[in-house]
Amino acid sequence: MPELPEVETVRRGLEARVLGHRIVATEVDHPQVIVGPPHLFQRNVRGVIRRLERKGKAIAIELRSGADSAKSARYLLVRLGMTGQVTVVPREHPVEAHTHVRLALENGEEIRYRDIRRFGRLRCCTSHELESIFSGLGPDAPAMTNDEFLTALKGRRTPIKSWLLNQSRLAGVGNIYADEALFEARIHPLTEAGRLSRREALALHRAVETVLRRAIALQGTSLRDYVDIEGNPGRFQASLKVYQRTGERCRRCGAKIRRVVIGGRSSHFCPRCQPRLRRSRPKSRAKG
DNA sequence: GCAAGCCTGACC
DNA sequence: GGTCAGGCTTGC
Repeated sequence: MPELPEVETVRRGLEARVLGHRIVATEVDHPQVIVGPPHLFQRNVRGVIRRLERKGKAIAIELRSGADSAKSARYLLVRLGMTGQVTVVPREHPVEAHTHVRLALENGEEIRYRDIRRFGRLRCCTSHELESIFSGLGPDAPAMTNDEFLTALKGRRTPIKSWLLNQSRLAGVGNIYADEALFEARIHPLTEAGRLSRREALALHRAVETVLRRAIALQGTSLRDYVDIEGNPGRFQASLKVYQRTGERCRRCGAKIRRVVIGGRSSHFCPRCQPRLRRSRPKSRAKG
């Protein structure tokens, strides 16, 4: 599943392969993955690739055509959803099934978007629209200070697992890295977000940063579909401690990894390393 | 039938 | 405003 490390790997790959190249033609084979009218998308996704940004799990490709002033730069926003893949291949390369969009470059190569489940979306937008979309996302965890992280948790009554998946306060964490970070910080996934102690919250912030950094270093996690722009899988799956290891032994203590559903998402944790702490509610009197 | 990210709409 | 359920999609 593409989360921040996978998306950052794709962004870096594109930066190395297509930065400065010109998109000369756009072909949409499956309009469902395009936001807005496909003919506008086809008309507007043209020009030289000037920059590749990322926020959370979204990639923004800045395009500039000759007539554009700096003000009217366009952006191709890519969200990979669950099974989205972006690859760069020679145009004559056989087109794999589930390839929905092809962006032809002037050098004879193509940027291809392939997405088996079609949960991902491509969208052409103005800088204004991009700003508005990005402003709905919280900062990436590594871009947050400890104080910002603590403030974002304050008063939140949702389970910490669900809080980590909510992109509006903290962007880029999905199901895999949420479970891995909670294990790393030794926090039970059902703990109420706003009730984490200061120490736990800081441990979690550090754990999120550490897990994401390690995963980026290994080009992400490939369980089923994820590949980078060269078509290569990531290598972080060998480092997973709890995600999809239900019933297997905890690598730290040997207890059996458990799975619970939180907010409709499966959550994997070690019951011994991540005990559910009983916390007294503030201001509530002990009962006799 | 289940898994996933993200959007929408319902509810308090 | 927060929170949650539902729907999209398809390979296993």
